[in-house]
Amino acid sequence: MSSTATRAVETLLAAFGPQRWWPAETPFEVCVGAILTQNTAWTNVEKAVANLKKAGMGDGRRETGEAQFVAGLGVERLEELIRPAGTFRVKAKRLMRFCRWLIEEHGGSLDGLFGRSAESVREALLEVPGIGPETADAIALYAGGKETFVADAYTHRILARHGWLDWESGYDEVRGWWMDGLEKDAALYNEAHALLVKAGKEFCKAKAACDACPLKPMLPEGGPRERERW
DNA sequence: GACCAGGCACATC
DNA sequence: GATGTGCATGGT
Repeated sequence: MSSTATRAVETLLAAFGPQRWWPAETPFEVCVGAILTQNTAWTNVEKAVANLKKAGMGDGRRETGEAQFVAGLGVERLEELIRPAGTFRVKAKRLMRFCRWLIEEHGGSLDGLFGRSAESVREALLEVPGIGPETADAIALYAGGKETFVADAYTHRILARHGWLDWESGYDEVRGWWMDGLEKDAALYNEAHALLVKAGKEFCKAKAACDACPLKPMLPEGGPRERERW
């Protein structure tokens, strides 16, 4: 008997097809995007990443060069370049701290960071100020291919609407629910998260939109469990 | 013109 | 430890 989590992901995969996240050219670019997308629409992040690449960050430098390059820009120049992503002062500082940390602790190489267990990678990332649970999981999964789940607001909302978990549940509970229910497989976690974001964006906006969601047959009696504000 | 979008750190109670 | 607030932009 497959789990609810597995059936939900299979349903979304059948409906939408593979999403092939994360949209980035290098693992380092994933890290940058993960930090820049905090509380920000992805379209704004794309502009900021494009600016960074135009300035010289990118495939040519690949890992060891990329962190050094960004760190070498200095906070003020970094602020200019990432401005379109919003909260640029905060994010420039966070990005800079991440790069410096990567250089000091891992010689600027992500390979050095990722050569250990998923939990260990996650814990290391969480030590860096500016990187919280969601950003840490996004980096570990999408840049490092580590087996961890990105439990963002969409994944939580879908669980709560279906009555599979409480609205009051915290980040770790949401993450645990998905990881307990799905096969332990980074490629699956990757695809599952991307599919849930797509479903959440398209179908969780309003009750009318919910009717068209592929997951609708999995809703409890009486429809989605709604909550004020969210 | 308000509200939101793929959070986090910090202050305050 | 729960709750509130600042960060700041571009799209709707």
